[in-house]
Amino acid sequence: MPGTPRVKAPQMAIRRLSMYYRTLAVLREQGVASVSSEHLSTLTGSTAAQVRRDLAYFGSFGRRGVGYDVESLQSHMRGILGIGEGWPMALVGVGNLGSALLAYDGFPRQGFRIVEAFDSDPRRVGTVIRDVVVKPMDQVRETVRERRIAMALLAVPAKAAQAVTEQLIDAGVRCLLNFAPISLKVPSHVYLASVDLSIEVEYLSYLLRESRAEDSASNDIRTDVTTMMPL
Amino acid sequence: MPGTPRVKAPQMAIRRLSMYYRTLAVLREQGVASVSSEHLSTLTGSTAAQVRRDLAYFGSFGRRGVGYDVESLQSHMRGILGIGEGWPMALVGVGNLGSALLAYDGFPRQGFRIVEAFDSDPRRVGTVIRDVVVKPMDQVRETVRERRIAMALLAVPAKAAQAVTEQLIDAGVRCLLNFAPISLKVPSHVYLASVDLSIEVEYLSYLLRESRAEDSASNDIRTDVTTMMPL
DNA sequence: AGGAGCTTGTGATATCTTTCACGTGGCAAA
DNA sequence: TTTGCCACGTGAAAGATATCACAAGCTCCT
Ligand SMILES: NC(=O)c1ccc[n+]([C@@H]2O[C@H](COP(=O)([O-])OP(=O)(O)OC[C@H]3O[C@@H](n4cnc5c(N)ncnc54)[C@H](O)[C@@H]3O)[C@@H](O)[C@H]2O)c1
Ligand SMILES: NC(=O)c1ccc[n+]([C@@H]2O[C@H](COP(=O)([O-])OP(=O)(O)OC[C@H]3O[C@@H](n4cnc5c(N)ncnc54)[C@H](O)[C@@H]3O)[C@@H](O)[C@H]2O)c1
Repeated sequence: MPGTPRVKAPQMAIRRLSMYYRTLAVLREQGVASVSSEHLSTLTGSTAAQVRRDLAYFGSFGRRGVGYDVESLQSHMRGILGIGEGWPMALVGVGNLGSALLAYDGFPRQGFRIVEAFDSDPRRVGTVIRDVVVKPMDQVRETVRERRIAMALLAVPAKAAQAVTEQLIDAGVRCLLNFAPISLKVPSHVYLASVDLSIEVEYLSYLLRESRAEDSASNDIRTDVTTMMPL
Repeated sequence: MPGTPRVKAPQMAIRRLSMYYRTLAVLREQGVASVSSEHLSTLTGSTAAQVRRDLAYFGSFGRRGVGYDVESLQSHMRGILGIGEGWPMALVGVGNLGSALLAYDGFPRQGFRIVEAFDSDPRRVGTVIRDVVVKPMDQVRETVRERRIAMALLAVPAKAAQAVTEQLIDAGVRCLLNFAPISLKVPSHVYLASVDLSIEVEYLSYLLRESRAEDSASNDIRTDVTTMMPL
């Protein structure tokens, strides 16, 4: 590794790394050998300075006056993000969303595979989707331990989410990706990310609302919208 | 209107409002009439100061020495977020994920309904899911305009996403929630949010990797990480 | 070899966000 | 009414993140 991180990388920087990685994969397919921070930034909707800073958190991967070697940079990103190590994942809750996740080919393409699926509904248990047999919940503990599964996807109803989370953590899971619209409590050695559609939709709704309020600001009594910035 | 915003609310503050809103709904169901910032913060995994500041971006909704009236605060949040106005939404791409989204009862419960669905595959067109008939793509423009649909969910393959986005914007859509793993380009009057599972999973993978690499002192007090990519 | 032209990596700076800490207003009980 | 406690709202401080701007390093051309 060319360099060592001096300071902790911001969360968002790490997330942007994923974008860079994916963009690099596309560039490589297109036969592009070298890319500048400027170029990468336009492709990912970032800025050149941001790209350079983000990468600099992890080392110096480029060559001055030249840019970044696509293949080598992609390989570094892969290493940092842990892509391609074939992390096995477990899925709990094989309903509408869970079934879609099982069928999703984006995971295997990035080197993450759902290798086990669980559901509490006896009618779901035993069904097979994409070579994965749905197992009953009482096999979570044994299966997760045996296969050393560190990552789990949670697609159960919000009411069941906290209890299932605790089962999974007890079984040894270290990372959880939660889809239920609820704020899960996990111990500090467990990493949690959430995909919450309500938040996304309501955020858009807020922006839309606000933009319309501003449009009609001429008629509005509200005069202080644009007023002050601190200092 | 108890107050007017002095400064622009941070994106994350707005997203946290969604959490507060949902928590308030639960409290109300439980018959709780009043809540303090301290209480709300423990329920949402935030801090008391954060809760107060977030709310203060939009006005003063509480009573000193008492706390916030659950019903009234929820109602304010609803207004700010535009919940319950029955925003009609369009869905494009009725595949694995799109079908799950159509069946998702979380949207209607928050006052957002998918009222139209489109797909380019003739075999999908005409099928009915939850009272919604899947229409062909050449009806996007007319339908979206006629029904004044401002918000759309994008569940098509990444390759098709940019083109479909442009069709939707042309038809008058102002807000897009994208599920394809790609960085979409939209004009500045259009709002875009993305749910990108690769980013989530790779972020978790990074954290796991890092925690193992420097298995020594990592005192991360993580509670919850909810997605956000700025446009 | 030297210079022109380019792009990185990074101090310094600006901006944004969170946290602290306390004045203020409010309630209840004596 | 007065006393004591409580919890909000908010300036100010601290902390985190993004942007600027430029020295340093690389390639190519003459
Ligand atoms: N459907 C969507 O598009 C969508 C989108 C975003 C979020 N979500 C969220 O994802 C979760 C699942 O949604 P869905 O639409 O697939 O619901 P669903 O009802 O179709 O599926 C839930 C599945 O979880 C199983 N389950 C219930 N309790 C369980 C338990 N204690 N242990 C194990 N399995 C259990 C059920 O048997 C069912 O198969 C919900 O929290 C929902 O809010 C769904
Ligand atoms: N399946 C999942 O769980 C999942 C999870 C996260 C993200 N995604 C993303 O969501 C998108 C859809 O995934 P999926 O699994 O549902 O795929 P899918 O192939 O099952 O569905 C895609 C649908 O889009 C339609 N389509 C293709 N091109 C179109 C076009 N130009 N216009 C309109 N419709 C078109 C197809 O006919 C198909 O019905 C993909 O970008 C995928 O990466 C999927």
